[in-house]
Amino acid sequence: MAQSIRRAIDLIRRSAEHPLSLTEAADVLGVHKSTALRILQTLESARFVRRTGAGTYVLGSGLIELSELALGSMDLRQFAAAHLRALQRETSHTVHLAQLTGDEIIYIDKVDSPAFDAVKLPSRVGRAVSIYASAVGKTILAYLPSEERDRLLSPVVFERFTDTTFADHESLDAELVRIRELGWATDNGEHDAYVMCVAAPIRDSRGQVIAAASITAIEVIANLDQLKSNLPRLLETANQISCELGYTPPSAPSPDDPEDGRSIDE
Amino acid sequence: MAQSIRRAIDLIRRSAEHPLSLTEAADVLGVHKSTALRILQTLESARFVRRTGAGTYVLGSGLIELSELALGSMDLRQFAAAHLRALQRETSHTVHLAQLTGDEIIYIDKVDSPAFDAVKLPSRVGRAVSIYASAVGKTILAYLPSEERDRLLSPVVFERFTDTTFADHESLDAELVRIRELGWATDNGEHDAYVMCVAAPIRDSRGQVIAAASITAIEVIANLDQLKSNLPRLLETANQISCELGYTPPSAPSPDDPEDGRSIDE
DNA sequence: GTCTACATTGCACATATTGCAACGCAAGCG
DNA sequence: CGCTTGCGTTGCAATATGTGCAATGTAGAC
Repeated sequence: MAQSIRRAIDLIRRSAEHPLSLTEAADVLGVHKSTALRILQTLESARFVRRTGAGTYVLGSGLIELSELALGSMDLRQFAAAHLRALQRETSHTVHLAQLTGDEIIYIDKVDSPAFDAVKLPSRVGRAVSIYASAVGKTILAYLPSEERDRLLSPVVFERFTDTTFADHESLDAELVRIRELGWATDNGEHDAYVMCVAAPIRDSRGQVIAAASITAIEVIANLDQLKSNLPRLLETANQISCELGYTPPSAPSPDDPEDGRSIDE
Repeated sequence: MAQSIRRAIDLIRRSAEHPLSLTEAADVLGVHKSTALRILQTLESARFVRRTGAGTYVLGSGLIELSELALGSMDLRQFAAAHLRALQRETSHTVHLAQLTGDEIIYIDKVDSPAFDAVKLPSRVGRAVSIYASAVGKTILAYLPSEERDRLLSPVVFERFTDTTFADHESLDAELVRIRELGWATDNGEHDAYVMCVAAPIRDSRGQVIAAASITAIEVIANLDQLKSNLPRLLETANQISCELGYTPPSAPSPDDPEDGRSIDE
């Protein structure tokens, strides 16, 4: 389709994985060294890659800047960061923040458990997450205006990843109703049998759900019931983030200070 | 040099800034629409850009993933994140984390003050920072082995950004000695006259300084003396992060541990 | 000193990329 | 309704663009 661009992309990918010498770059592309050189020089001029002192090429700062530009414009991430990290510390589970962007739901932050870094989850910031087979996906879906929801689901071909996947419109719709009633969602190994999640919605100033925060654990660490014990803390965190975005919770029970509806217990 | 790759990069850049229609893309490149289309399709296949429902192109998750891969491999960032956010909350100033990468010093994290978001600082994650006209730059420089320091400074052409810039080897060397004596650095508007910083070094398990954390404010918010009042908290934070990286403080006035005979003068 | 191994430059060739023109498709409007 | 307008898409021929080769430059090993 566009050969040289493909090659450039390939080199970017490789250089992100490990430092790349020119000869190595030429080899992986199957081209002459001079060709690889010119591609790398072009990428370097945009700081997409950077030359190390050793003459190898590694991912450059230009790319990082760009993605920060894209992610950073989502102020949500800034506002949420500290809360998510506190939540991680207190629950000791991995915490995710996902947002609806265009027509997919993307992880925009992830806080790993520093202790259990042996078991890294496959999720990654920037990656899209299943819209119907994840706690965050279902949470956002549940609170979307129905026409939006239909738009997102229309191109979806349901796939039954595991026994618990909601793999058709009917059962998914029922699940979404349940989520709206509870105010939170779970993922009972619906995408990967051994991965459990609970998620809660995050609202913007208009009250619209635009994102979701989740706590994740693999089954050997905690089962779903154990995860649910963190629900009050998760919901509190999600509320705090919503408040920072300008959300005013609907009519606090105590009507004297609507500003500070951060509630329940702390 | 490599025309089509340049064009592709240009489109990536633009799409990061705001959604791009095909016609718009063709216009900014000054090429035919079909050409722009093919470039965008190629980028889309690598998920460097993504088509929105409206048919416009925006930055895709592939790029974000890549940069996260690069940033994430710096475990430092993960370890530091929570501490930096706590520091930000307590001082209410903007907090930066910068790391020596290759031969430049790059911001790898930034915590904005949510309150004063009116005054956004020009710094950005992924962007290189002046090596001699910034608190973090000077901090890292100060503790670098001298041959490394020379290597980094050799290509530098000094530029006097403001009245306070250390714009020659002599005065910079004196400043670095001062920094080593104090254990922290300041930036008294040395790059931008109205931007003040204090910075502290972060050490890895071998005791080597690999990064620096800083607190920043613009002059109208706080002058340098006011910033300095946060020094104890900043130094504490830097130490905490160092500890998470496996650093064992030389602690003890007990002089029996020859392992850490560095610092002071080298 | 010569020898490798590697990066880099200049140039002729041909391939991949380009622009064009025609087409499809939807929206706007008399 | 049917015309127009604006947009994205496809096929194809021309050539500008990117390519490989061979020669040169550079650094380190022996």
